[in-house]
Formats: sequence, C-alpha cells, structure tokens
Amino acid sequence: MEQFTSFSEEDRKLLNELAFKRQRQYGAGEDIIREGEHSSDIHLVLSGLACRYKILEDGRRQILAFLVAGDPCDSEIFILKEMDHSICTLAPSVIASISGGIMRDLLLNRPGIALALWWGTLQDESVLRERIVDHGRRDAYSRIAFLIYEMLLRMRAVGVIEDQHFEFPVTQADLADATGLTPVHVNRMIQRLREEKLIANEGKRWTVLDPAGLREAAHFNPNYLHLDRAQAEPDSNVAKRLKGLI
Amino acid sequence: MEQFTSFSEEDRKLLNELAFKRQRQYGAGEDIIREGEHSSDIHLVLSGLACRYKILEDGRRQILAFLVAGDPCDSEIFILKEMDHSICTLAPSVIASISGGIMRDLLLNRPGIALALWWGTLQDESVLRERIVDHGRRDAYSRIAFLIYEMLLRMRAVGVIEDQHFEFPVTQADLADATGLTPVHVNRMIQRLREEKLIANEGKRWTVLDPAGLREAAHFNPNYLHLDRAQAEPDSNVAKRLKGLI
DNA sequence: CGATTCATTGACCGGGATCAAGAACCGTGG
DNA sequence: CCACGGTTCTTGATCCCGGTCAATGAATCG
Repeated sequence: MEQFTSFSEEDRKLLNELAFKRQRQYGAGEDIIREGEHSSDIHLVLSGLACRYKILEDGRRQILAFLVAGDPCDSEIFILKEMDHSICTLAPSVIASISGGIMRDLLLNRPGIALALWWGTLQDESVLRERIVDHGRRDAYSRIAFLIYEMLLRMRAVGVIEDQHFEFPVTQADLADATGLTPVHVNRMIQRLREEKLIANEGKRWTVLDPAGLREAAHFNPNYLHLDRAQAEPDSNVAKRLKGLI
Repeated sequence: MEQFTSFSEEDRKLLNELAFKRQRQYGAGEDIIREGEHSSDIHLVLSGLACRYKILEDGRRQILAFLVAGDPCDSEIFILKEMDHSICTLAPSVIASISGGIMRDLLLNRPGIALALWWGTLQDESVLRERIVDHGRRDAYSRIAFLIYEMLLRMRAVGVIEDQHFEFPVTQADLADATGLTPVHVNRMIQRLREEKLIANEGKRWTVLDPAGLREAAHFNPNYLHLDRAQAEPDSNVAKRLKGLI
C-alpha cells in the first residue's frame, strides 16, 4: 500500500494495530469472500497468497489477479453492494479484517491512507488493462514470462525477495487459470524458460536467473505499473492534489 | 454517467453547460490523448465513438474499451501523472473538454457528480475483469457475440436505440483489435451470427434480431455491469455512504 | 505406505492465424 | 455521370500454436 506514498508514523502505527487486531489463518484454497456477497469488513492479505477469480458457467476458472502481502482485497465494497468476483487463498495465508466503519474514519481523517487506497484502485485498473493486452495479443510463452516478471517486481516492491528468490506458492494449474492456458501448455512454457536459463524453481520457490532476458521474453514495459510516479512527483504535491479532491 | 445515480436538476444543468462550452469536432481515427501525455482537462464523448487502446512494440493494437456518448475519457488524470494508454476516435465524434480546475470544484461541491465518477471507475474495473475472463476462457464466436451484446446493453442504457438498431461505426479490423482476433476470423464469426439470425448489419447500423439467442451465444452474465445496484440501493443511501468517504 | 495431488511426457487434433486474391464499397475529381 | 484508387469485406487454401486425451512419475500427506 505504501508503494505510491509514504505513510506518516501515525498512519503506519494505526494500520498495524488494526491489522493485528483481527486476523485469521486460512488454509490453501479457502474462499475469503464470494461473488454476490457483501461484507461490512474489508480484508487485507498479511502473508501467503490469494487471488481474485471468477467461475464460468461450465466450471472453468479465470484468475484475475494475485494478491500478495499488503494488498487490500475488497476496498470496492464501500461503494458497490456486492462483489462481482470471488477471492480465495492459494496457499496458507493470514488475512486481517478491518471493520468498514473504522476504515471509513481512516479515509476521512487520514489523507495518506485514503491516497494509498485511491492510487491502489487506479493501479489495479491499469494492471487489468495490461492483462487484457497480454491475453489478447501475446503468445503463451510471453504470457508466462510476463506473469513471472510482474510477480518479481511486485515481490521486490513489498520487499520479500532475497537475491532473485521469492516464494510464489501456485500450482501450474493456477498459472493456467491466470493466463488462460492449459496446465499442460503452462508446463511446456515453464520448461522452455528453464532451458533458456531465464528462471528456475524448486517447489514453490522461484528464481529469476536472468531478469533482463525474462523481461525481454515478456515484452515487458513497466509503464503501466506507474512505479516511476512515486519518484517523479513529490508526495506533498500528490497529497495536495488529493486534498482538492476529497 | 447517470447510470448509477440521478443528478439533481442543477447538476445536470451545470454539466450540460460545461460540456457545451468547449467542444471540438474530431474526424475518424484522431487521437484525443496519447499514452505518456498529461492533460489538465478531462474529456467527454458527446457523440460518435472513441476507444481506449495500446500499441504493442511490433505495431499491433489492442483496444481496451469503447467509449460512447456520455462516457468520460480520462478522469484518472487527476491522480496519475500521465496516461498509460491512448484514446482515439473510431468515427467522426464531438468531444467536450472540461478544465481540471472546474472539475475539481464539481467533485468537491457536488456529491452527485463525484459519486457518478467514482462509480464509473469501479464499473470500468469490473468491465475490465469481465473482458479478461472473455479473452482468457471464451472462444472467438462467444467473444464477438459478447461484444455486440454488451454494446446493445450500453446503447440501450444511454438511450440511443430504436427497435434493436444502433449505430456502431467500427470496422471489422477494429473488432479484431478489441477481441484479440484477426479481421479474417472476425468476419467469419459475424457471418455465422448472421446465418443464425442473431444479428444483422448494413454498414455501421447494427441490429440484434434475437437478443436472447445472442446473449446465450455470448454466455453473458450481466452481474458485472452492476446495473441492478442502481435500483437496489436508494440514492440517498449511496450518497450518504460516499459522503462518509470524501 | 497407500492415496491423492501435482508435474511431466507423448500422440493427435482443431481453432484460429496467415497468406493471397477478389469483390463490394466508398469518397474524389474529371 | 462515370472513372479511379483506397479502404473494407469476403472467400479459400494452408499452417501452426495451443488444446485434448491419456499415461507415467514425483512429491506430499495423513
């Protein structure tokens, strides 16, 4: 959440306390919130891995986004009456619940936190757009490379990387559901990436051996992550601009 | 914009005046704003047809969304420093510009308008998610059917439909760029939809002959449009909730 | 140590891409 | 009014990426 703006000490302490207050351990493959439901709480991934997904009429699944430590799950629930997709864990995870009422106070009184959520929404949208390009116009090989490279950047952003290693506890079937491919073909593409010495993985521990090469394979252009904005624009300006808004 | 909430008479008059003040006629295929640019104005489609799109390294294009009369183009420009995609017209169109400063005042003082924009953002996100499902998991035939059916609903929502006719001035190449297919295959799928008496089109004038059948072909589930929310939740409640937010 | 999930491999098939050539439809100027 | 060059639509032939089906290991777990 702090990717775009830095919280004040107070903000951070407040959020930490809230997140600490009500947390729950989930196993792998448990739903956190389901399509059609409404919750008065919003959820936050503290550790592990979750994903947004939809189930088609015929039972197939499409994963829309992965949620890593620090990602809010369902901030849209303030405005929309019910979820249009579900969220489940992919690995054992710790999820915090924050009551909607308290969150509303935070948004009202803590521009730093409101800002972070707002930016998060817009970045989510941007990521979704990039995924459409990915699905519409890139081949299976690039798609897998893209997904892994994006995960590398996100893991790096939240600081859970040592060397080029990171935990990404998904099955190849999960990757298939995320990329719109079949597990069989995901397997073949991963093998190719391994043969080309771009990545390696033992179990759920992934390693990017050649970041530049992987990025090349993915045709990755980081524009859409809006990562540079944080540097480009001093926080005070952004905060001011938001203040004009809310 | 009024899909989710009804404006007060004042709101509507204000917006109408603003939109009337500075409008410009665009030809077909002109860029309104380009990736990487920042504009202090926000744009609004008054008539015609525009689209969000991205160009890949190799020159291919992916259309991310169609923008019809009433759609705001770039409200995200308040927060993000530059566009991560471009917007161009697909047919001769009239586009209004509203200065960022004025818009900011509106957002500050007119909860109805702020609400409409906010909901619009969330609905956009929802539509993007559905498009990912579409691209990831449905075949070419369903994808084309889906696109046309969605357009029918949107055209109906903004009230530019007589019988089942509506103007949708795109080429088959445009549809290909939107669905991630080739123009040749788009052509074959449209022919199939015509043979099956689901749709007809002469030139840019499209007709849905059999809405139920088309919807069936598209595997269309309207959840994601959040159209029912407008009825389900009285405006006052939503407004109150938003007021707690901003 | 059985049972179940997950990764891997091979053979084969098909949806959609690619390439290429006509046909129909423009707006434009003579 | 017609001739025209440029889009756009249509059709056919062929190819290939990725899907499907099925079987075999490998790994994890009660």
